Amino acid sequence: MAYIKSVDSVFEIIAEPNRRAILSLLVSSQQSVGEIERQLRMPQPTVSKHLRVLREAGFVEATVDAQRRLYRLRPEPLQEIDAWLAPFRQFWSAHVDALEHYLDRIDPTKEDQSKPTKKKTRRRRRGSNRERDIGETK
Amino acid sequence: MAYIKSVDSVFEIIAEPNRRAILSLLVSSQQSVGEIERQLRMPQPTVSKHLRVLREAGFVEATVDAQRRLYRLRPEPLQEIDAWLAPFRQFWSAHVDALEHYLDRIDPTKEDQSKPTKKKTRRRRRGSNRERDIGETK
DNA sequence: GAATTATATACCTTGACAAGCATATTCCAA
DNA sequence: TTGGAATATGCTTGTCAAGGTATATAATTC
Repeated sequence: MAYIKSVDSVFEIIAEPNRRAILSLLVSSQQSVGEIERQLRMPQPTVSKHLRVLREAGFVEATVDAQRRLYRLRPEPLQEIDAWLAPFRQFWSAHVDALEHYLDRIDPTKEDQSKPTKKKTRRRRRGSNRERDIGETK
Repeated sequence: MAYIKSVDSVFEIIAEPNRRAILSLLVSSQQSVGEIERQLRMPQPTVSKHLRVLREAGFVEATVDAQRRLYRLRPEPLQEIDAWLAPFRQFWSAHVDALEHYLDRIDPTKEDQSKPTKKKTRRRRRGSNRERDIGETK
């Protein structure tokens, strides 16, 4: 009775820190709920709930052993994440090379630079070169 | 003035579908807010807000060009995700091999595989061997 | 069968966050 | 300087998910 919505994407699943912890724990070997509970020091209902989410999303599967449930990883959802990452990998290998090329289109003092003699007159498209960096607003 | 909390992990950032869309869009090349807005068909404030989150998390950086902001990817946070995934990759390469070994510890009627002469004899604390699979409750 | 262990689930409360809408800000052009 | 384009931000609201606590279910042992 937990239909109507579940969770759309694998990304929402691994957004939760406790769930990531559980997954990491299961990499080495399968574990019972109690074992997870003890190693991660989290309340049993919390563990069970997260396991349920992980199970319904296909990240883990369980085996019944008496009163125990042995949970283990399933590869597919994680592979899905890996696949999403693929295009970006291409990007960041190219990025090191591209960096120098960017640098001379951008003010080299970057990161914090005092605006360089504020000139105006360019427009985007065509000759533009007046591109300043925006700092993190953190 | 948007400190005190930001977001802890890169995973929470990419949990949001629109943000993933923006990132994917930026893989090919940098884009202005308006371009993103049009291509993804989302309201401008929505785009700006997501860009802000992405920027503060280091996923993107921006360059000012007149009234435009040109956003482009930064590799680090995505690499962080990639790094988290690493241990699991090892797991799923091993998984294909391990599969057959698992199959005879588990009830063979499940899923569909041709069970290889179901043998038993493993345990887990005392005599029990009754390990059943748990179905998705979806 | 009673007590105990292991796990799941129900209910409730609270906090986070995304969207919508309006508005502020900045830069440009005429 | 007025208007318009591009982008950012403030405020409000609804939704959803996570945690806490209690309890249900199931298997085990005595």
